[in-house]
This record gives sequence, structure tokens and C-alpha cells, in this order.
Amino acid sequence: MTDRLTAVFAALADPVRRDIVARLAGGDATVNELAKPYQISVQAVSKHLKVLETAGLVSRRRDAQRRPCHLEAEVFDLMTKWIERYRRAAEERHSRLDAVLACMHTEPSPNTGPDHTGAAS
Amino acid sequence: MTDRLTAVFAALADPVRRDIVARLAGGDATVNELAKPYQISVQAVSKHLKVLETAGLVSRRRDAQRRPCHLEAEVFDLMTKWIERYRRAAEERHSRLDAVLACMHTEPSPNTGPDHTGAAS
DNA sequence: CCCTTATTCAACCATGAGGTTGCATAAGGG
DNA sequence: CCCTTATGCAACCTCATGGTTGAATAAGGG
Repeated sequence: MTDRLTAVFAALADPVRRDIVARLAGGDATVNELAKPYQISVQAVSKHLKVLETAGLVSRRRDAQRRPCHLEAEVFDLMTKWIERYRRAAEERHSRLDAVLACMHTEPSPNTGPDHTGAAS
Repeated sequence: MTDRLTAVFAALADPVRRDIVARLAGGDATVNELAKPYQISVQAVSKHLKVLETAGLVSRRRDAQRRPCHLEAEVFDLMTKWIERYRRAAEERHSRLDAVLACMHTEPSPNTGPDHTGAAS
């Protein structure tokens, strides 16, 4: 998982981790607090938090034996930026008929006949 | 992968698939066209497209032997909505000192001595 | 009909992710 | 000091994922 975007999307591709993010949005919490609602072991939750931390979605302080987790906002911007770029592109070509033109975008396909795309009804 | 959000995030947690999305934002394309730039086999790309299709990020028509892929916009809204909710929450608590208050969020316990959290410096 | 092109399906392999348990470490509190 | 609490690390298991190759299907074209 070289790049950050991959790490972030992968981190959020798990219901438990998304739930943790949701709960951290309501305030910081310790590993044990976070683990309580789930059936899985505390260690498993600890692993999940490590994933979130590595992805930069979560940071942690020290408070005696506890390691309270804090939701970080910056990374969300990274995702939003990526998504918005393609969402806009997809919406534009959805509203117009660009989709049809796009069929012959890559190569003019000299002999194949460029207008065969019109058959797509 | 029960829910859609999981499928979408998982689909985008792969550089190749994100690249495919990026290229489809520039216009529809066939499997072969999409596969060309990569070293991996056409079959592998076909698999990637199936993942994107299952996640609802891509749809496909039929055009003779070809199956042109088309980027779908709706799913992006789903993601954006999810992200925005928590981004806002994270930013709010970042700007204020809510993080400190959050330490005692789970149990209000007003008599336990609320100022022990002040030790977290 | 057979051949070519485009795409998928099936079987297989290697790796990584999420889960478990058991032990180690950190930090107070009798 | 030992005990309890909170957390992390390591070894292990299982299954999903991404890749491969080889054959099958779909759709034209000579």
C-alpha cells in the first residue's frame, strides 16, 4: 500500500472501521471504550485502530495507561478532492450525450468505421 | 461485502482501479483499451472492471463483441455524503478544544472530579 | 462454416487481511 | 513490590483478493 489514498480507502472499506470513525466523530475514545460494542476481541479493535492510524485518519495521545484516539480531518479533504474531480466529470458526461462521442475517443479506428457507435441504442 | 459503501471503498482501494476510474472520467472505453497501458493480463483488468461494476461505479453496454464501460456518478454522491458528515465533525472538534472535553464524554460523572482530564497536556 | 476479435469463466497459486489466543509491556494503585 | 488495567506484539488460521493460464462464449467477417 504505497500511497496514502490507497491506505485511506482500504481503511474505510471495513464496516467496523467506518463505525469507529463515526463514533470518534462524537469525541475521542480509548481502545477499550471503542471495543465494548463489538463482539470481537480488544486486540482486533487495536489492529483496526492501527490501520486507521497508518492511514492518517486517527491520531493518539497518551493518558496514563490509556491511548485515546482522535479523529483527524485532513485526510478527508484528500478523499473529497479525489472524488469530486471524477464525480464532476461523470456527471457532466451523464447530462450530455458525451458518452456516445466518447466511444470513438481513443483511436479514430480508421477502417472499423467510426459511426458504428451509433448502433448503441 | 454486504453494504454498498463497503464495496465502493474496497473498489477504490486499488491503484489500478482508481486509474481506470480516472481514465473513464475522460470517456467510455472497452476492456481491451483499458487493459493496454498495464502490464497485467486482460483477464485481470476484466476482473477489476467486475469489481467496479459490482460496486456500482461502472456500467456497461453491448456494442457487437465489445462491452464499453461507463463511469457512473451516483455512487460518488454516496461517498461524499458519508465523508462530509465526519469531516465536518472532525474539523469542528479540531478548531475548538473539544478534544479535552471528549476525554470524559462516555460517562458524565460530574462528581468523579471532572478536572482530572486537565492532566492531559 | 471456419477464423478472428473481444470478453468472460474456471482452476489454480501466492499473498494479505481479519480474526483468534497467549504473552509482553506500560502505568498506576494497594 | 505485587496486582490490576489498558494496550501492543507475535504466532497462527482461514478466507478473500489479485494475479496467472487455458478454454469457452459472443459476434462479426471472409
